[in-house]
Amino acid sequence: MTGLETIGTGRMTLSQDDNNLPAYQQVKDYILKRVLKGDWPEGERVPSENELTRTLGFSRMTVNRALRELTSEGWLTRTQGAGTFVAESRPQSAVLDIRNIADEIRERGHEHRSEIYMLRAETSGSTEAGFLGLEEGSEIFHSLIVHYEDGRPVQLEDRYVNPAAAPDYLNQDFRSITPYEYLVKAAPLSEAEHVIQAIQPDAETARLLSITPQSPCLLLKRRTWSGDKSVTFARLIHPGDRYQLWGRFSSS
Amino acid sequence: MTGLETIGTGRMTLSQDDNNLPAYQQVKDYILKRVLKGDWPEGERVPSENELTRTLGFSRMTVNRALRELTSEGWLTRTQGAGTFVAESRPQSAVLDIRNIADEIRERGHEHRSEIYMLRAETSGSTEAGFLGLEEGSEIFHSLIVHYEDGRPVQLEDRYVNPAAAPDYLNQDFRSITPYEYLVKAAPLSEAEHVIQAIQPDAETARLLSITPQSPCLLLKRRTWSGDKSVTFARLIHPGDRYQLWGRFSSS
DNA sequence: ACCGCCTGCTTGTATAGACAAGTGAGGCCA
DNA sequence: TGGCCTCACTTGTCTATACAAGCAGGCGGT
Repeated sequence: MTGLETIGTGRMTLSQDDNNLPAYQQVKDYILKRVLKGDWPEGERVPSENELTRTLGFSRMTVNRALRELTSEGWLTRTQGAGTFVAESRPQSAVLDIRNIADEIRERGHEHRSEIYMLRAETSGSTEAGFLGLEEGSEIFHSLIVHYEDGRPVQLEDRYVNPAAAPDYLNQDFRSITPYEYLVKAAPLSEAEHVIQAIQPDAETARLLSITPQSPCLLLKRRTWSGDKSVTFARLIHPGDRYQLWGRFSSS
Repeated sequence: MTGLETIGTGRMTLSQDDNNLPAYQQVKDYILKRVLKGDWPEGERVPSENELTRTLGFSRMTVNRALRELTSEGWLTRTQGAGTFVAESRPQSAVLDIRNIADEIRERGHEHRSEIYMLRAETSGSTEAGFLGLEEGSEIFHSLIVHYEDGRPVQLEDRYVNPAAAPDYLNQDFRSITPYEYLVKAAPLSEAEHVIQAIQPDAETARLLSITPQSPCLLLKRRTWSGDKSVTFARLIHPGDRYQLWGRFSSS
Protein backbone atom coordinates (compact mmCIF):
# COMPACT_ATOMS: atom_id res chain seq x y z
CA MET A 1 0.00 0.00 0.00
CA THR A 2 1.58 3.23 -1.11
CA GLY A 3 0.16 6.63 -0.30
CA LEU A 4 0.02 7.49 -3.94
CA GLU A 5 -2.19 4.59 -4.94
CA THR A 6 -5.00 5.35 -2.57
CA ILE A 7 -4.64 9.10 -2.24
CA GLY A 8 -6.75 9.46 -5.34
CA THR A 9 -9.75 7.89 -3.72
CA GLY A 10 -9.18 9.56 -0.39
CA ARG A 11 -8.41 13.04 -1.63
CA MET A 12 -11.86 14.41 -0.84
CA THR A 13 -11.12 14.13 2.83
CA LEU A 14 -7.74 15.77 2.65
CA SER A 15 -6.94 19.45 2.43
CA GLN A 16 -7.40 21.08 -0.95
CA ASP A 17 -3.86 22.33 -1.11
CA ASP A 18 -2.07 19.08 -0.49
CA ASN A 19 -0.16 20.03 -3.58
CA ASN A 20 3.41 19.34 -2.73
CA LEU A 21 3.21 19.01 1.00
CA PRO A 22 4.87 15.97 2.53
CA ALA A 23 2.48 13.24 3.57
CA TYR A 24 2.99 13.67 7.30
CA GLN A 25 2.08 17.35 6.93
CA GLN A 26 -1.10 16.44 5.06
CA VAL A 27 -2.06 14.17 7.91
CA LYS A 28 -1.33 16.93 10.42
CA ASP A 29 -3.48 19.36 8.47
CA TYR A 30 -6.27 16.79 8.21
CA ILE A 31 -6.35 16.31 11.98
CA LEU A 32 -5.79 19.94 12.92
CA LYS A 33 -8.52 21.17 10.60
CA ARG A 34 -11.05 18.95 12.34
CA VAL A 35 -9.88 19.96 15.78
CA LEU A 36 -10.07 23.65 14.89
CA LYS A 37 -13.51 23.31 13.31
CA GLY A 38 -14.71 21.61 16.47
CA ASP A 39 -15.66 18.38 14.70
CA TRP A 40 -13.89 16.59 17.48
CA PRO A 41 -14.53 18.32 20.81
CA GLU A 42 -12.04 18.37 23.66
CA GLY A 43 -11.40 14.95 25.11
CA GLU A 44 -12.86 13.26 22.03
CA ARG A 45 -11.09 10.20 20.77
CA VAL A 46 -9.11 10.60 17.58
CA PRO A 47 -9.04 7.69 15.13
CA SER A 48 -6.27 5.24 15.90
CA GLU A 49 -3.11 5.06 13.86
CA ASN A 50 -4.34 1.95 12.12
CA GLU A 51 -7.67 3.54 11.23
CA LEU A 52 -5.95 6.61 9.83
CA THR A 53 -3.59 4.36 7.95
CA ARG A 54 -6.57 2.71 6.27
CA THR A 55 -8.55 5.93 5.79
CA LEU A 56 -5.80 8.14 4.44
CA GLY A 57 -3.69 5.53 2.70
CA PHE A 58 -0.39 6.46 4.28
CA SER A 59 1.83 4.10 6.20
CA ARG A 60 1.56 3.85 9.95
CA MET A 61 4.98 5.44 10.50
CA THR A 62 3.87 8.50 8.58
CA VAL A 63 0.64 8.79 10.54
CA ASN A 64 2.64 8.21 13.72
CA ARG A 65 4.94 11.11 12.95
CA ALA A 66 2.00 13.42 12.34
CA LEU A 67 0.30 12.45 15.61
CA ARG A 68 3.55 12.65 17.53
CA GLU A 69 4.25 16.17 16.31
CA LEU A 70 0.70 17.35 16.98
CA THR A 71 1.08 15.95 20.48
CA SER A 72 4.30 17.83 21.10
CA GLU A 73 2.56 20.97 19.84
CA GLY A 74 -0.13 20.48 22.45
CA TRP A 75 -3.12 19.64 20.24
CA LEU A 76 -3.43 15.99 21.24
CA THR A 77 -2.66 13.74 24.17
CA ARG A 78 -1.79 10.10 23.73
CA THR A 79 -1.68 7.24 26.19
CA GLN A 80 -0.17 3.96 25.29
CA GLY A 81 -2.76 1.23 25.18
CA ALA A 82 -5.71 3.60 25.34
CA GLY A 83 -5.63 5.90 22.34
CA THR A 84 -5.21 9.44 21.08
CA PHE A 85 -7.44 12.25 22.30
CA VAL A 86 -8.03 15.92 21.59
CA ALA A 87 -6.20 17.76 24.36
CA GLU A 88 -8.30 19.33 27.08
CA SER A 89 -7.43 23.00 27.43
CA ARG A 90 -4.41 23.60 25.32
CA PRO A 91 -1.49 25.00 27.31
CA GLN A 92 -1.75 28.69 26.65
CA SER A 93 1.89 29.45 27.02
CA ALA A 94 3.26 32.25 24.94
CA VAL A 95 6.68 32.66 23.51
CA LEU A 96 8.43 35.92 24.16
CA ASP A 97 11.50 37.08 22.42
CA ILE A 98 14.02 37.74 25.13
CA ARG A 99 17.12 38.75 23.32
CA ASN A 100 20.40 40.49 23.52
CA ILE A 101 19.63 44.14 24.13
CA ALA A 102 22.48 45.25 21.88
CA ASP A 103 21.18 43.20 18.94
CA GLU A 104 17.71 44.56 19.45
CA ILE A 105 18.92 48.12 19.39
CA ARG A 106 21.13 47.62 16.38
CA GLU A 107 18.29 45.92 14.51
CA ARG A 108 16.20 49.00 15.00
CA GLY A 109 19.00 50.84 13.24
CA HIS A 110 20.07 52.63 16.39
CA GLU A 111 23.36 52.97 18.16
CA HIS A 112 24.12 50.86 21.18
CA ARG A 113 26.51 51.91 23.91
CA SER A 114 26.93 50.66 27.45
CA GLU A 115 28.43 52.06 30.58
CA ILE A 116 29.91 49.83 33.25
CA TYR A 117 29.22 50.95 36.80
CA MET A 118 30.47 47.84 38.53
CA LEU A 119 32.31 44.64 37.66
CA ARG A 120 33.81 42.69 40.51
CA ALA A 121 33.89 39.57 42.63
CA GLU A 122 31.94 39.60 45.88
CA THR A 123 31.21 37.21 48.68
CA SER A 124 27.63 36.25 48.09
CA GLY A 125 24.78 37.12 50.37
CA SER A 126 22.05 34.61 51.03
CA THR A 127 19.74 36.00 48.34
CA GLU A 128 22.12 35.79 45.41
CA ALA A 129 23.61 32.53 46.62
CA GLY A 130 20.13 31.08 46.87
CA PHE A 131 19.21 32.14 43.38
CA LEU A 132 22.33 30.58 41.92
CA GLY A 133 22.24 27.50 44.12
CA LEU A 134 25.59 28.30 45.74
CA GLU A 135 26.79 28.33 49.31
CA GLU A 136 26.23 31.59 51.13
CA GLY A 137 29.55 33.40 51.41
CA SER A 138 31.07 31.79 48.32
CA GLU A 139 32.59 33.98 45.65
CA ILE A 140 30.24 35.41 43.08
CA PHE A 141 30.65 37.84 40.18
CA HIS A 142 28.57 40.97 40.11
CA SER A 143 28.15 43.53 37.33
CA LEU A 144 26.05 46.65 36.96
CA ILE A 145 25.73 48.02 33.45
CA VAL A 146 23.49 50.58 31.77
CA HIS A 147 22.67 50.17 28.09
CA TYR A 148 21.95 53.18 25.91
CA GLU A 149 19.98 53.41 22.66
CA ASP A 150 21.05 56.46 20.68
CA GLY A 151 22.28 57.97 23.92
CA ARG A 152 19.11 57.29 25.95
CA PRO A 153 19.30 54.67 28.72
CA VAL A 154 16.99 51.73 28.00
CA GLN A 155 18.18 49.04 30.37
CA LEU A 156 19.80 48.75 33.75
CA GLU A 157 21.41 45.34 33.97
CA ASP A 158 22.15 44.14 37.49
CA ARG A 159 23.71 40.71 37.13
CA TYR A 160 25.17 37.98 39.30
CA VAL A 161 27.20 35.21 37.70
CA ASN A 162 28.26 31.78 38.89
CA PRO A 163 32.09 31.72 38.63
CA ALA A 164 32.01 27.99 37.99
CA ALA A 165 30.01 28.52 34.80
CA ALA A 166 31.96 31.51 33.45
CA PRO A 167 35.36 31.81 35.14
CA ASP A 168 36.53 34.51 32.74
CA TYR A 169 33.59 36.80 33.31
CA LEU A 170 35.57 39.57 34.99
CA ASN A 171 38.12 39.78 32.19
CA GLN A 172 35.65 40.59 29.42
CA ASP A 173 35.41 43.99 27.80
CA PHE A 174 31.71 44.62 28.25
CA ARG A 175 31.78 47.72 26.11
CA SER A 176 32.32 45.62 23.00
CA ILE A 177 30.43 42.50 23.98
CA THR A 178 27.39 42.31 26.26
CA PRO A 179 27.32 39.97 29.24
CA TYR A 180 24.44 38.27 27.49
CA GLU A 181 26.48 37.53 24.40
CA TYR A 182 29.44 36.36 26.42
CA LEU A 183 27.44 34.08 28.67
CA VAL A 184 25.55 32.49 25.80
CA LYS A 185 28.85 31.54 24.23
CA ALA A 186 30.57 30.54 27.44
CA ALA A 187 27.72 28.40 28.70
CA PRO A 188 25.02 27.56 26.15
CA LEU A 189 21.77 27.79 28.00
CA SER A 190 19.53 24.83 28.35
CA GLU A 191 17.04 26.25 30.80
CA ALA A 192 15.78 29.68 31.72
CA GLU A 193 13.30 31.18 34.13
CA HIS A 194 11.74 34.59 33.82
CA VAL A 195 9.57 36.78 35.96
CA ILE A 196 8.12 39.99 34.60
CA GLN A 197 6.76 42.80 36.72
CA ALA A 198 5.92 46.45 36.55
CA ILE A 199 7.66 48.40 39.27
CA GLN A 200 8.43 51.86 40.45
CA PRO A 201 12.17 52.46 40.31
CA ASP A 202 14.11 53.30 43.44
CA ALA A 203 16.07 56.55 43.52
CA GLU A 204 19.35 54.99 42.39
CA THR A 205 17.72 53.17 39.48
CA ALA A 206 15.86 56.30 38.39
CA ARG A 207 19.11 58.25 38.45
CA LEU A 208 20.98 55.70 36.38
CA LEU A 209 18.16 55.50 33.83
CA SER A 210 17.64 59.28 33.79
CA ILE A 211 13.98 59.03 34.63
CA THR A 212 11.78 60.32 37.42
CA PRO A 213 11.01 57.95 40.29
CA GLN A 214 7.35 58.16 39.23
CA SER A 215 7.94 56.60 35.80
CA PRO A 216 6.79 52.99 35.58
CA CYS A 217 9.48 50.43 34.78
CA LEU A 218 9.40 46.96 33.33
CA LEU A 219 11.41 44.54 35.46
CA LEU A 220 12.56 41.29 33.93
CA LYS A 221 14.18 38.83 36.31
CA ARG A 222 16.08 36.11 34.57
CA ARG A 223 17.81 32.97 35.80
CA THR A 224 19.57 30.56 33.50
CA TRP A 225 21.14 27.14 33.62
CA SER A 226 23.54 25.30 31.35
CA GLY A 227 23.15 21.57 31.70
CA ASP A 228 22.65 21.35 35.46
CA LYS A 229 24.92 24.26 36.41
CA SER A 230 23.27 27.54 37.28
CA VAL A 231 24.80 30.33 35.24
CA THR A 232 23.39 33.71 36.07
CA PHE A 233 20.72 35.71 37.80
CA ALA A 234 19.90 39.12 36.37
CA ARG A 235 17.51 41.96 37.05
CA LEU A 236 16.87 43.89 33.85
CA ILE A 237 15.04 47.16 34.41
CA HIS A 238 13.60 49.16 31.50
CA PRO A 239 11.87 52.51 31.43
CA GLY A 240 8.25 51.74 30.59
CA ASP A 241 7.99 54.24 27.78
CA ARG A 242 11.15 53.10 26.03
CA TYR A 243 10.82 49.37 25.96
CA GLN A 244 8.41 46.52 25.32
CA LEU A 245 8.56 42.79 25.06
CA TRP A 246 7.13 41.16 22.00
CA GLY A 247 6.29 37.60 21.19
CA ARG A 248 4.46 35.59 18.63
CA PHE A 249 3.49 32.03 19.08
CA SER A 250 2.20 29.71 16.42
CA SER A 251 1.40 26.06 16.53
CA SER A 252 0.55 24.31 13.33
CA MET B 1 22.71 -4.09 12.16
CA THR B 2 20.75 -3.77 15.38
CA GLY B 3 21.49 -1.15 18.00
CA LEU B 4 21.84 -3.83 20.61
CA GLU B 5 24.60 -5.72 18.89
CA THR B 6 26.99 -2.82 18.57
CA ILE B 7 25.97 -0.78 21.58
CA GLY B 8 28.36 -2.85 23.64
CA THR B 9 31.39 -1.64 21.73
CA GLY B 10 30.16 1.91 21.49
CA ARG B 11 28.92 2.36 25.01
CA MET B 12 31.92 4.37 26.16
CA THR B 13 30.83 7.24 23.98
CA LEU B 14 27.24 7.23 25.16
CA SER B 15 25.82 8.67 28.34
CA GLN B 16 26.36 6.68 31.51
CA ASP B 17 22.70 6.48 32.29
CA ASP B 18 21.46 5.12 29.03
CA ASN B 19 19.73 2.59 31.24
CA ASN B 20 16.27 2.32 29.86
CA LEU B 21 16.15 5.36 27.66
CA PRO B 22 14.91 4.88 24.11
CA ALA B 23 17.63 4.86 21.49
CA TYR B 24 16.64 8.16 19.90
CA GLN B 25 16.91 9.78 23.32
CA GLN B 26 20.38 8.36 23.82
CA VAL B 27 21.43 9.87 20.52
CA LYS B 28 19.93 13.22 21.52
CA ASP B 29 21.83 13.14 24.81
CA TYR B 30 25.04 12.20 23.02
CA ILE B 31 24.79 15.20 20.70
CA LEU B 32 23.48 17.67 23.25
CA LYS B 33 26.18 16.80 25.76
CA ARG B 34 28.86 17.66 23.23
CA VAL B 35 27.17 20.88 22.23
CA LEU B 36 26.80 21.95 25.86
CA LYS B 37 30.39 21.08 26.70
CA GLY B 38 31.54 23.16 23.77
CA ASP B 39 33.23 20.27 22.00
CA TRP B 40 31.50 21.45 18.88
CA PRO B 41 31.46 25.25 18.72
CA GLU B 42 28.70 27.24 17.05
CA GLY B 43 28.52 26.68 13.33
CA GLU B 44 30.59 23.50 13.59
CA ARG B 45 29.55 20.62 11.45
CA VAL B 46 27.90 17.72 13.23
CA PRO B 47 28.63 14.19 11.99
CA SER B 48 26.28 13.14 9.23
CA GLU B 49 23.43 10.73 9.80
CA ASN B 50 25.40 7.96 8.16
CA GLU B 51 28.46 8.61 10.29
CA LEU B 52 26.38 8.58 13.46
CA THR B 53 24.68 5.44 12.26
CA ARG B 54 28.08 3.77 12.00
CA THR B 55 29.50 5.30 15.19
CA LEU B 56 26.57 4.70 17.50
CA GLY B 57 25.18 1.57 15.96
CA PHE B 58 21.59 2.73 15.61
CA SER B 59 19.63 2.80 12.41
CA ARG B 60 19.51 5.92 10.30
CA MET B 61 15.83 6.55 11.05
CA THR B 62 16.60 6.57 14.75
CA VAL B 63 19.47 8.99 14.31
CA ASN B 64 17.28 11.05 12.01
CA ARG B 65 14.58 11.38 14.65
CA ALA B 66 17.12 12.54 17.22
CA LEU B 67 18.58 15.17 14.89
CA ARG B 68 15.16 16.30 13.75
CA GLU B 69 13.98 16.85 17.32
CA LEU B 70 17.17 18.65 18.34
CA THR B 71 16.67 20.89 15.32
CA SER B 72 13.11 21.73 16.29
CA GLU B 73 14.40 22.50 19.78
CA GLY B 74 16.83 24.98 18.30
CA TRP B 75 20.14 23.26 19.01
CA LEU B 76 20.99 22.39 15.42
CA THR B 77 20.32 23.65 11.94
CA ARG B 78 20.13 21.36 8.96
CA THR B 79 20.28 22.04 5.27
CA GLN B 80 19.50 19.42 2.75
CA GLY B 81 22.54 18.48 0.75
CA ALA B 82 24.97 20.33 2.97
CA GLY B 83 24.82 18.86 6.45
CA THR B 84 23.91 19.43 10.07
CA PHE B 85 25.46 22.24 12.08
CA VAL B 86 25.46 23.52 15.63
CA ALA B 87 23.04 26.43 15.62
CA GLU B 88 24.53 29.91 15.75
CA SER B 89 23.03 31.88 18.60
CA ARG B 90 20.23 29.76 19.88
CA PRO B 91 16.92 31.56 19.69
CA GLN B 92 16.58 32.95 23.20
CA SER B 93 12.86 32.95 23.25
CA ALA B 94 11.25 32.35 26.58
CA VAL B 95 7.99 30.71 27.30
CA LEU B 96 5.64 32.63 29.48
CA ASP B 97 2.59 31.21 31.08
CA ILE B 98 -0.23 33.37 29.87
CA ARG B 99 -3.27 31.79 31.36
CA ASN B 100 -6.81 32.23 32.33
CA ILE B 101 -6.78 34.77 35.15
CA ALA B 102 -9.55 32.93 36.98
CA ASP B 103 -7.62 29.65 36.98
CA GLU B 104 -4.53 31.44 38.19
CA ILE B 105 -6.36 33.01 41.08
CA ARG B 106 -8.11 29.82 42.07
CA GLU B 107 -4.85 27.90 41.93
CA ARG B 108 -3.42 30.30 44.47
CA GLY B 109 -6.31 29.25 46.67
CA HIS B 110 -8.02 32.62 46.37
CA GLU B 111 -11.48 33.65 45.36
CA HIS B 112 -12.14 34.96 41.85
CA ARG B 113 -14.94 37.35 41.02
CA SER B 114 -15.46 39.58 38.02
CA GLU B 115 -17.50 42.66 37.36
CA ILE B 116 -18.78 43.47 33.88
CA TYR B 117 -18.66 47.14 32.99
CA MET B 118 -19.50 46.78 29.32
CA LEU B 119 -20.61 44.06 26.93
CA ARG B 120 -21.99 45.16 23.59
CA ALA B 121 -21.69 45.32 19.84
CA GLU B 122 -20.09 48.40 18.33
CA THR B 123 -19.20 49.67 14.91
CA SER B 124 -15.47 49.31 14.79
CA GLY B 125 -13.07 52.20 14.60
CA SER B 126 -10.00 51.96 12.44
CA THR B 127 -7.75 50.85 15.30
CA GLU B 128 -9.75 47.84 16.44
CA ALA B 129 -10.71 46.90 12.90
CA GLY B 130 -7.07 46.99 11.93
CA PHE B 131 -6.01 44.78 14.80
CA LEU B 132 -8.64 42.19 13.94
CA GLY B 133 -8.19 42.46 10.18
CA LEU B 134 -11.78 43.61 9.64
CA GLU B 135 -13.30 46.41 7.60
CA GLU B 136 -13.54 49.71 9.43
CA GLY B 137 -17.15 50.28 10.43
CA SER B 138 -18.04 46.60 10.59
CA GLU B 139 -19.68 45.20 13.68
CA ILE B 140 -17.39 44.22 16.50
CA PHE B 141 -17.95 42.96 20.05
CA HIS B 142 -16.49 44.90 22.93
CA SER B 143 -16.29 43.95 26.60
CA LEU B 144 -14.78 45.62 29.63
CA ILE B 145 -14.39 43.46 32.71
CA VAL B 146 -12.51 43.79 35.99
CA HIS B 147 -11.26 40.66 37.72
CA TYR B 148 -10.90 40.51 41.49
CA GLU B 149 -8.70 38.28 43.63
CA ASP B 150 -10.13 38.00 47.13
CA GLY B 151 -11.92 41.27 46.51
CA ARG B 152 -8.92 43.21 45.20
CA PRO B 153 -8.89 44.13 41.50
CA VAL B 154 -6.00 42.42 39.67
CA GLN B 155 -6.90 42.78 36.01
CA LEU B 156 -8.75 45.17 33.78
CA GLU B 157 -9.72 43.31 30.64
CA ASP B 158 -10.57 45.49 27.67
CA ARG B 159 -11.42 43.14 24.83
CA TYR B 160 -12.54 43.29 21.23
CA VAL B 161 -13.86 40.15 19.56
CA ASN B 162 -14.37 39.19 15.95
CA PRO B 163 -18.07 38.25 15.62
CA ALA B 164 -17.24 35.79 12.86
CA ALA B 165 -15.08 33.77 15.23
CA ALA B 166 -17.39 33.83 18.24
CA PRO B 167 -20.95 34.79 17.23
CA ASP B 168 -22.38 33.94 20.66
CA TYR B 169 -19.96 36.14 22.57
CA LEU B 170 -22.57 38.62 23.78
CA ASN B 171 -24.84 35.90 25.21
CA GLN B 172 -22.33 34.45 27.62
CA ASP B 173 -22.55 34.90 31.37
CA PHE B 174 -19.10 36.25 32.03
CA ARG B 175 -19.52 36.05 35.78
CA SER B 176 -19.40 32.26 35.64
CA ILE B 177 -17.03 31.81 32.69
CA THR B 178 -14.26 34.20 31.65
CA PRO B 179 -14.03 35.50 28.09
CA TYR B 180 -10.74 33.69 27.91
CA GLU B 181 -12.31 30.34 28.74
CA TYR B 182 -15.18 30.90 26.36
CA LEU B 183 -13.01 31.95 23.46
CA VAL B 184 -10.60 29.08 23.88
CA LYS B 185 -13.49 26.67 23.59
CA ALA B 186 -15.31 28.54 20.83
CA ALA B 187 -12.23 29.02 18.66
CA PRO B 188 -9.20 26.93 19.63
CA LEU B 189 -6.25 29.20 19.18
CA SER B 190 -3.54 28.38 16.73
CA GLU B 191 -1.60 31.61 16.88
CA ALA B 192 -1.10 34.38 19.39
CA GLU B 193 0.83 37.64 19.61
CA HIS B 194 1.76 39.42 22.79
CA VAL B 195 3.24 42.75 23.68
CA ILE B 196 4.19 43.54 27.24
CA GLN B 197 4.78 47.02 28.59
CA ALA B 198 4.94 48.91 31.82
CA ILE B 199 2.59 51.88 31.79
CA GLN B 200 1.07 54.51 33.98
CA PRO B 201 -2.70 54.00 34.16
CA ASP B 202 -5.05 56.69 32.95
CA ALA B 203 -7.57 58.07 35.41
CA GLU B 204 -10.37 55.72 34.38
CA THR B 205 -8.15 52.64 34.59
CA ALA B 206 -6.82 53.69 37.98
CA ARG B 207 -10.34 54.15 39.25
CA LEU B 208 -11.49 50.73 38.04
CA LEU B 209 -8.43 49.05 39.55
CA SER B 210 -8.62 51.05 42.79
CA ILE B 211 -5.08 52.31 42.49
CA THR B 212 -3.48 55.71 42.31
CA PRO B 213 -2.56 57.03 38.86
CA GLN B 214 1.07 56.93 39.98
CA SER B 215 1.15 53.15 40.48
CA PRO B 216 2.96 51.34 37.70
CA CYS B 217 0.89 48.84 35.73
CA LEU B 218 1.77 45.83 33.61
CA LEU B 219 0.04 45.99 30.24
CA LEU B 220 -0.32 42.82 28.22
CA LYS B 221 -1.68 43.25 24.72
CA ARG B 222 -2.85 40.03 23.19
CA ARG B 223 -4.08 39.12 19.72
CA THR B 224 -5.13 35.62 18.76
CA TRP B 225 -6.04 33.67 15.66
CA SER B 226 -7.83 30.41 15.08
CA GLY B 227 -6.79 28.83 11.82
CA ASP B 228 -6.63 31.96 9.66
CA LYS B 229 -9.48 33.84 11.36
CA SER B 230 -8.54 36.57 13.81
CA VAL B 231 -10.35 36.00 17.07
CA THR B 232 -9.69 38.71 19.60
CA PHE B 233 -7.65 41.69 20.62
CA ALA B 234 -7.31 42.38 24.32
CA ARG B 235 -5.59 44.88 26.59
CA LEU B 236 -5.00 43.30 29.98
CA ILE B 237 -3.88 45.79 32.60
CA HIS B 238 -2.56 44.65 35.98
CA PRO B 239 -1.50 46.66 39.00
CA GLY B 240 2.27 46.25 39.20
CA ASP B 241 2.33 45.24 42.84
CA ARG B 242 -0.36 42.60 42.49
CA TYR B 243 0.66 40.67 39.45
CA GLN B 244 3.60 39.12 37.68
CA LEU B 245 4.21 36.94 34.67
CA TRP B 246 6.22 33.82 35.14
CA GLY B 247 7.78 31.47 32.66
CA ARG B 248 10.21 28.64 32.55
CA PHE B 249 11.78 27.34 29.43
CA SER B 250 13.72 24.17 29.06
CA SER B 251 15.15 22.52 26.00
CA SER B 252 16.64 19.11 26.33
C1' DA C 1 -21.44 -10.99 42.62
C1' DC C 2 -16.69 -10.42 42.44
C1' DC C 3 -12.04 -11.33 41.31
C1' DG C 4 -8.38 -12.39 38.15
C1' DC C 5 -6.60 -13.74 33.81
C1' DC C 6 -6.43 -13.39 28.88
C1' DT C 7 -6.75 -11.35 24.64
C1' DG C 8 -7.16 -7.83 21.24
C1' DC C 9 -6.31 -3.16 20.35
C1' DT C 10 -3.63 0.78 21.20
C1' DT C 11 0.66 3.54 21.28
C1' DG C 12 5.93 3.53 21.34
C1' DT C 13 9.94 2.36 19.36
C1' DA C 14 13.41 0.35 16.16
C1' DT C 15 15.07 -1.24 11.65
C1' DA C 16 16.22 -1.90 6.71
C1' DG C 17 15.46 -0.38 2.37
C1' DA C 18 14.19 2.93 -1.03
C1' DC C 19 13.88 7.18 -3.64
C1' DA C 20 13.78 12.37 -4.00
C1' DA C 21 16.09 16.63 -3.81
C1' DG C 22 19.67 19.90 -2.74
C1' DT C 23 24.84 21.14 -2.21
C1' DG C 24 29.38 21.59 -3.38
C1' DA C 25 33.60 20.23 -5.23
C1' DG C 26 36.22 18.56 -8.78
C1' DG C 27 36.98 17.75 -13.49
C1' DC C 28 36.21 18.61 -18.26
C1' DC C 29 35.95 21.51 -22.14
C1' DA C 30 36.01 25.62 -24.76
C1' DT D 1 40.86 31.08 -17.22
C1' DG D 2 36.05 30.60 -16.82
C1' DG D 3 31.87 28.28 -17.18
C1' DC D 4 29.33 24.04 -17.18
C1' DC D 5 28.41 19.25 -15.97
C1' DT D 6 28.71 15.34 -13.26
C1' DC D 7 28.84 12.89 -9.19
C1' DA D 8 29.33 11.79 -4.41
C1' DC D 9 27.31 12.93 -0.29
C1' DT D 10 23.88 15.01 2.45
C1' DT D 11 19.21 15.63 4.32
C1' DG D 12 14.12 14.65 3.71
C1' DT D 13 10.66 11.54 3.29
C1' DC D 14 8.02 7.19 2.90
C1' DT D 15 7.11 2.32 3.53
C1' DA D 16 6.75 -2.41 5.42
C1' DT D 17 7.76 -5.00 9.20
C1' DA D 18 8.63 -6.16 13.82
C1' DC D 19 8.37 -6.35 18.70
C1' DA D 20 7.46 -4.16 23.33
C1' DA D 21 4.37 -2.25 26.62
C1' DG D 22 0.07 -0.54 28.42
C1' DC D 23 -5.06 -0.50 28.66
C1' DA D 24 -9.74 -2.27 28.87
C1' DG D 25 -13.25 -5.26 28.25
C1' DG D 26 -14.80 -9.94 28.24
C1' DC D 27 -14.83 -14.45 29.98
C1' DG D 28 -14.54 -17.91 33.24
C1' DG D 29 -14.05 -19.53 37.81
C1' DT D 30 -15.09 -19.16 42.50
